Amino acid sequence: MIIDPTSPVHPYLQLAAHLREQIANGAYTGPLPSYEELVSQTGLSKGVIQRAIKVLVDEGLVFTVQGRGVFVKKG
Amino acid sequence: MIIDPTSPVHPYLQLAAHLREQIANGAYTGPLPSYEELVSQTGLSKGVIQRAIKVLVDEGLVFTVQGRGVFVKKG
DNA sequence: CACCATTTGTTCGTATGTATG
DNA sequence: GCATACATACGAACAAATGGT
Repeated sequence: MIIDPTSPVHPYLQLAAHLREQIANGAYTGPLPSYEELVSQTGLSKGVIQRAIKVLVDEGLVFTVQGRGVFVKKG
Repeated sequence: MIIDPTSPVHPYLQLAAHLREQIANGAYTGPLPSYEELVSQTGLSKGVIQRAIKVLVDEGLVFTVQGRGVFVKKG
């Protein structure tokens, strides 16, 4: 259960935190799960997925490539 | 500064008036600025942007197309 | 080259909860 | 109580880029 609907923390922040942790653990060798996969895994809408990803992009943790996916920045 | 927060006129009506004027001046060859752009330009929330646009729609000045934008009616 | 599936990007439509005057 | 406004979320449609067939 990635998202806790009973938590006072907004879902997009919960997801961002989850992905941040997965990245820190080196869970992603390739691209992150696609928006559609994350929609399925979390039950959230695409807009919220995108919003969570944007948080990580703004943090400089990942970058996105249209038509490819979301990738972890190296370095 | 599109919106004057010190004005007694409601923000959504200020924005509607502003857009009406821009349209009258032929400022928009293509679609109007997107909701997101208007959020940035005005500091208002999306709901208020939408409300201002709805005023113009009800006036028959513009029409909206989901996924495309807001367009000025010709004629 | 054309076509298609996948994936991210953009945009409007609607609903809900909270806060303020 | 009500109207206004803000923030979040979900839904739908359209667009663009990529990669494979």
